[in-house]
Amino acid sequence: MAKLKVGVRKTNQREIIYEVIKNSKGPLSPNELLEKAKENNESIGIATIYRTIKLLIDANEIIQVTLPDGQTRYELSKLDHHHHFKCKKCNSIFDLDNCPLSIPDQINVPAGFILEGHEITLFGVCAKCSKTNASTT
Amino acid sequence: MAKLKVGVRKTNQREIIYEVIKNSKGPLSPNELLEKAKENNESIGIATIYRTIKLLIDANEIIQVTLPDGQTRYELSKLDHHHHFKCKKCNSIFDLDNCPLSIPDQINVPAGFILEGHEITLFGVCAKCSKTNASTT
DNA sequence: TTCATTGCAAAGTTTTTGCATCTTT
DNA sequence: AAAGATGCAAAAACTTTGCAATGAA
Repeated sequence: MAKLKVGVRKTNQREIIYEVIKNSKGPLSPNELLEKAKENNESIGIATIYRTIKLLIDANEIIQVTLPDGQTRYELSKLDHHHHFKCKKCNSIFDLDNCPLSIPDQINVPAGFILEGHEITLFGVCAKCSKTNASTT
Repeated sequence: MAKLKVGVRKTNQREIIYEVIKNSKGPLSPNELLEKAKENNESIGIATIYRTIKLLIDANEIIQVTLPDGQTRYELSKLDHHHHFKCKKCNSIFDLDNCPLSIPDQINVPAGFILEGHEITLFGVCAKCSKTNASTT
């Protein structure tokens, strides 16, 4: 699993939580993490989820991703630079594997501002939902 | 102030809250709204802030803006399409008045996905902070 | 006067923390 | 055996809701 600081122990719960994040196709909320982690260890508690999230963020293994829906989610930090797509119908989040922004060429920031990074979220309807509801309106 | 539905009353509190949002240079959190609103009416309560936020969102006067820091903020909905800049040092949010993305030309979404909108947050250091801490590290 | 709105306090939610017990090293 | 990690339950932080009093129309 992830590399942790010295003195930090490798536990069953931490392995599970890390694997769940690693195998997910998009960022997960604490509750989603809990549910998926429970599939492997029924007794795992929400406090451990939150504590492990902090630990993994500290170790630079995962990052927090907050989309405009207000939900905080987490994903591996080592993924290539990418952004997210949120489907308005099924609310799923999809990772997109290309970044349309070349920084800083395309973005003008006010004088004196130092640009260091960016985050983009796209909204729309995913393939599955656009197929299903072709003429529902 | 904002146009409200029939039966909805114009009150001092609502006027104040709307003005605070209108006069802000960037989106505000519920607490920031409360503090600024109290400058005009000391007795205003947090419940009124939340209820008025809902009301104004319903009336399409304001929108919710959630940046990657996880904080939910609100701003006028009628502003030109724009994005936000968050200063890592002072944590202030600044509105940027240009949008670097032409949709959908520069963005490729998977086949079958329908792109409807986007949201961008830039991170860095604002002019004031970059001046102040020129050699602090 | 009528009825929407307000402030307060209670109730939900979500996240964090204390502590006794358990697990890793 | 020692020290870190866990689960539970309590606490804290953030939002929502019920209700009696207030204020707009």
